[in-house]
Amino acid sequence: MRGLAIGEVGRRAGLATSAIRYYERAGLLPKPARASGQRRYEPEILGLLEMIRMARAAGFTISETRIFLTGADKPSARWQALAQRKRAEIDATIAKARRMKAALKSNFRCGCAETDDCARAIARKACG
Amino acid sequence: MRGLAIGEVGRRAGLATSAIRYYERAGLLPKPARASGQRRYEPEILGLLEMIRMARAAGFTISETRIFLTGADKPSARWQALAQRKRAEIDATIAKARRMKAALKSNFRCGCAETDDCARAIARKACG
DNA sequence: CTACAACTTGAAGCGCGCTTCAACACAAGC
DNA sequence: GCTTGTGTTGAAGCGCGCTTCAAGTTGTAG
Repeated sequence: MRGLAIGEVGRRAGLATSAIRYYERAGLLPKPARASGQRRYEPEILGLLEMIRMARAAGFTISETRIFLTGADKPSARWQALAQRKRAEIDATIAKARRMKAALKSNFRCGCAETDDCARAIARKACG
Repeated sequence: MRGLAIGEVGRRAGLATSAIRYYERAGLLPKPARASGQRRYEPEILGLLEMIRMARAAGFTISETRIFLTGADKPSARWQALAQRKRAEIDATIAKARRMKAALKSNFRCGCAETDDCARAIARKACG
């Protein structure tokens, strides 16, 4: 069999075949060669899928990933803008996560007197 | 007018009225008093909505928020478990965000020779 | 009284990133 | 040849957290 079948690619990349087809439709993957109608991939596809995996894990949407892939080796203005925006988003995410931790640690304490005049008393009524 | 109408609550809490009704249906808010069929809220609802906002911002799902609200003042085992799990998730989120930043900073450099044997060359073909 | 804003409901829609389904074709092993 | 596995397609479904819609009721200002 010339080239890898989609199932094999999926196994190696840790992806469902449906996700691979989805990426192809979304324009993240090149149209592969076909043998009797079936996709046949070169092993290089695995590197590309790994890049996609990284971009997705980095919080890129599918269309951002597309921009990212097309421009990664020759950074364009478009690419630079994307990267900068993403850096800012990531910083915001980290800051938010820190705030969450602080809130969780303090049990979301409010300063109100014991129980009944507190929002929590209302919450109990809501959920109870 | 006795009590706050839903629109006023929405304005003060910075929420759409549809979201408030959604929270009520989801069991996060108590069923409010009614005047001629219309919801009338006590000002205390704003404190509760603020707690919900914090929990949501902290990455709690709606049903987690429900657990959180009902148990926040008397931490139960269920609540403790939720808090612990969330702390772990938050740590993972932060770690991932750091990795993203590193990846972005390095432009996702791969080590391959100039261009054509690289996944990026394939990516260009895909998106080109 | 007349407008018009704000409220009510249940049901449906949305965006994202896939997954699942139906219905079929082909491949590989016995 | 037959079975079983793997592939193909387009369309539909899912989960989440709301939002939007339709069609009606109520509140308020002039």
